[in-house]
Amino acid sequence: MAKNVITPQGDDFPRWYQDVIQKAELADNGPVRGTMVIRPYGYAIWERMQAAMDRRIKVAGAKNAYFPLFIPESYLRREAEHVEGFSPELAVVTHAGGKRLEEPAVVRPTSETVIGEYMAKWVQSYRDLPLLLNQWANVVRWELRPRLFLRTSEFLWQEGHTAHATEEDARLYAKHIHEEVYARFMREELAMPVVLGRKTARERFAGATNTLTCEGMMGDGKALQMGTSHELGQNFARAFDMNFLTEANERELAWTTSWGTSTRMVGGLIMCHGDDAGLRVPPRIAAVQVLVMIVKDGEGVAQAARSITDDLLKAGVRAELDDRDSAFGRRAVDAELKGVPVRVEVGPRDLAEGSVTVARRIAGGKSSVPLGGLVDHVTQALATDHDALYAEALARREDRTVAATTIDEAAEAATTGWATIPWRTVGIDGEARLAESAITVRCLVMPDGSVPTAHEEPDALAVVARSY
RNA sequence: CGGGACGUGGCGCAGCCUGGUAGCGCACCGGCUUUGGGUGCCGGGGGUCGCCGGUUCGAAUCCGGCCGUCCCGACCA
Repeated sequence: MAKNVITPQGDDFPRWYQDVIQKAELADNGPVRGTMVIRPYGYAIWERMQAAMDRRIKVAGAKNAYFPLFIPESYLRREAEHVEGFSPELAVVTHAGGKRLEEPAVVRPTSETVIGEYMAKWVQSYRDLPLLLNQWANVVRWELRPRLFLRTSEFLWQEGHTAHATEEDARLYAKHIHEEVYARFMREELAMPVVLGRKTARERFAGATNTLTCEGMMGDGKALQMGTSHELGQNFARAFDMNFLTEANERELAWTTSWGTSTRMVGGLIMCHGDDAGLRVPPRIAAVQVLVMIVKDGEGVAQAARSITDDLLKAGVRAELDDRDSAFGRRAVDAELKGVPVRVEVGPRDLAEGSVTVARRIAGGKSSVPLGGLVDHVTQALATDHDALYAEALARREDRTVAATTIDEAAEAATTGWATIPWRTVGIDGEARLAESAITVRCLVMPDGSVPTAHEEPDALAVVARSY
């Protein structure tokens, strides 16, 4: 295994994170503070996330559209809480085409406002509802402390925006996205056992009446918000005059939702599954699931490697042939850093016995596999690896989550992991007190693990942690 | 924006204290050698020492200002 190639997690976790990003060729810092260049290998991971999410979003009934990057500054001001929440981090264009603009254009930090304006035009009748839209876009938020993938000035994301005839319908849709699109994607594709919960008023999205979240635990015990789904009540509908006529010919304001997931998920993936040898990419999201490598050249080895790769590709496995002309050890270390789940090592010795060596990045270890059974073996390995990653992440979360009964106990637990504590023990005051030590209430959950359906659930538990 | 650390070839660093015109490891290029876990040897290319100003015969080195990066917070997907 690779030694001394990257900083061990235990020595310095943030440094480890940056080393992985560099050595696995995921991203680079951009030239302007806080910006990010996503390199091909990192982008390939994002593209697969996008494709999987896009499929699920479409199944949920939303259609893709595209709205402009520039938003009139006045739009942002129409929703008081929204503008208050986003003002500090806006990038504003004041000059263009060589002259001062009459109205400054804000580079979108999120698109509720423009989309609200247009939805208001399109929605006239209850028959136009629900209106379910999604867009894939870049957004800009001038964050104070950027970190590659986790918080960059510009990031890529998906933002869904919907309008409904009733509060109930909007609520159910936000919940559906949260549970059936986001959580299932994270569990089934990213192998991340996210906790689903409801944000406290303090942590809620600016302008929302309710925010649902998916929280993941990273390798250092900190939490990462992987995606959120908001009920916006009638706040934006009111601000943009989005009204419609009901069946009874009465004018009513629509109820809206918005929901988003971003390139931050790539950072979450790294910190959830990575280890001291580098990245470990869950098989279903891996752009390269199997790397076929020539371990030592010889009679017929290259042809065998090529045909093994082709067989895997034909069987629907995302395989790639590594025919680079560098030492085997180096290529093996590269594959480990990049977290390719399975390596098939082909050499004269194995071929003489009609077999190849299969090296597993996730479970670890190597085994000799007869050529005839390779495709089945690999397919099986990939399925097992997904489950193993999920189980490992879940075990860590459970090990590092303490059931606390006092705020001090919870704060103590949050230095190495998470704590759950009855929300009535914490309350708004306790939440503020924890915040002084950089500990936040990540979300509220019910004792049975379900998501609270109201803000004043007397039995709700607060999940508290440090977070990214 | 506060507190701390740091800016020297692509990456990681030494040199700075005690000024004299830049060096090491890795990476890169060429050759031979090796390819079953970062091969070995030989040769080679690449840096206005973050920027601006000051002191000095002379500044990577001393002084001032600015900019940037990283870590810990505040803000946040």
